[in-house]
Amino acid sequence: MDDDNIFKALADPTRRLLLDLLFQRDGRTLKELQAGVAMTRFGVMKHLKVLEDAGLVVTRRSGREKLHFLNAVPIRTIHDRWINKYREREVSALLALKTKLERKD
Amino acid sequence: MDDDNIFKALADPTRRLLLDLLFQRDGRTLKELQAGVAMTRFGVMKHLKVLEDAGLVVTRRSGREKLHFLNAVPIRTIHDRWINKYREREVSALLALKTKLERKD
DNA sequence: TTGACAGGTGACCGTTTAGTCACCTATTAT
DNA sequence: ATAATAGGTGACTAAACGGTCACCTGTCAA
Repeated sequence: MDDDNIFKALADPTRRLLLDLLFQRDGRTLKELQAGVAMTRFGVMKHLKVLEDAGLVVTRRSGREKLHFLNAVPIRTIHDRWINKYREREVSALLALKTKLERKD
Repeated sequence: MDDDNIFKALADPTRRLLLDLLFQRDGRTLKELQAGVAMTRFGVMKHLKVLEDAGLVVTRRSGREKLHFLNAVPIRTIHDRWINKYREREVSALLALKTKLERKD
């Protein structure tokens, strides 16, 4: 399955935090991101690589800096192909319950 | 973070397959689920435990059988608290692009 | 041009995780 | 009663993962 990298990338709390930081403000450098994460540069770098491989983060070099940008498209992908399916089921379950309750009148 | 178990549970392809099987038809036994998964009973049991701990699967004993049911509520939780946030950003990014393009006329 | 700065690589290590197995309990059917 | 059936536990192994470190490259400013 192709979504696997995305799910795996989202499975770590530090990586979700990094996404949140980029959500607040895009285009940050590694150093900047490290400041908000309580971990060495190397750890953050590894996490960013995982996020980049999953397509959740996209980068651009600018001189000696590397700028990181959030890409929400993969999240949309798993939403559409996966999450939404289960949400719809839940909605229909609620509707069934509603109908059932209404029949009791 | 409380969503952590849910994200971790969703990170494994076998577990997502098990959820899909339960999505197709609820209330299956361990034996039944095992048949669709190419793994020993024990492996499947472990995965089901992870899913159960995350609240994604709910069970009921019936004699010597244990029936497994899908619970989509946690998926809705991460959708509402997490996925949707990023989707909305994507929408606004598209709107910004649209506006930018329209200004060029 | 030299020193400080931002980032990158490979090896390393402890922990977690996926998966299997020998063995056990509880329920059902004969 | 007893044999087959469904499920459960604890120990174990190999692989993956999170995190750090020594060391290296490229860029910018004094």
